[in-house]
Amino acid sequence: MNSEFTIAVHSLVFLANLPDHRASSESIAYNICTNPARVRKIMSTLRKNNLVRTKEGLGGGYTLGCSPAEISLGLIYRVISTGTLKPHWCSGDPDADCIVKSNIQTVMDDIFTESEQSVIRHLDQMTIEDVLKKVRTAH
Amino acid sequence: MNSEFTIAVHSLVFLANLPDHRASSESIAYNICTNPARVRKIMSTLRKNNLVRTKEGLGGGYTLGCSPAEISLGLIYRVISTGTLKPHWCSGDPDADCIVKSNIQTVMDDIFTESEQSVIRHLDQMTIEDVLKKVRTAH
DNA sequence: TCGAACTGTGTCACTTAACGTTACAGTAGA
DNA sequence: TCTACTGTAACGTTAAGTGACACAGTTCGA
Repeated sequence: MNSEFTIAVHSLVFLANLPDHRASSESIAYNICTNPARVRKIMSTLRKNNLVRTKEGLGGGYTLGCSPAEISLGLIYRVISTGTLKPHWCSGDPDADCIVKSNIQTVMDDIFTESEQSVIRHLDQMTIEDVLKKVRTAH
Repeated sequence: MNSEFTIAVHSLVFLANLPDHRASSESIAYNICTNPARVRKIMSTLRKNNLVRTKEGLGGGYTLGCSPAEISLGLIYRVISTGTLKPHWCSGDPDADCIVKSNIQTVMDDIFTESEQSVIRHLDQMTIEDVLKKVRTAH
């Protein structure tokens, strides 16, 4: 899976944990241990899906688009990571004569898509609020 | 996910499709479109888990360790790919003061482990025989 | 209206993981 | 003892992931 999913979840949990739910890309990046440009790129995608609100200019930054209890990890996955379960490398060759060699790609594609669906169904049961609770109670 | 999973499944389906269920690493690699050394490395792991039998020397090669109906994709995943769902990159820093920054790694680890379990449960419901059937009926 | 503090986005460089290639020791049958 | 295999390690190459930088656009306050 994509590490952008990690960054998206971490960013949202970080915002949820702040009293005013507001932060700049620089402070988020510092908390995540990455660079601001990468955070901005991912937050930009989240904004297009209404998971965060962004404000440019002086005093701008990022705020949560809705309550932490309303943001499921499944939604974040769908927005950020759809298709990343499947490995980049493919076996076989669609133009070959052997049915295994020629058809395996289609079949494996289905398997990866279905597997991804089962991950999403699992992630749908967890929200940013749940993750924040776990972070707060982690030993 | 690991592309070694693809190679393992493809190899087993390829063997299952052969009348005598026997092939060399070279012919398997040709069907998969990769190199024999890579196939041998993965088959070696499968052998240690009794999914295939191997025979060295003249006339040697690989045969199925049991019936295609007995080999679930979940088992293959467990043997070949456990831990590969989690991205290599980690956010946060266990030594930091902020609870989000310091605890997120543990929490995300759990999330990835649980997600992997849900994938395995899904893959457990499918066997090499099922995959072979799909390959044979794919349009 | 100017400057400071932001986001949005593209590009390029660097690092690391994935994959391929080669080599060679070990094994088994003809 | 020769040939055809597997087992495994080492090394080179390619592709993906990540970081760094640059700069245009936006917003607000002085």
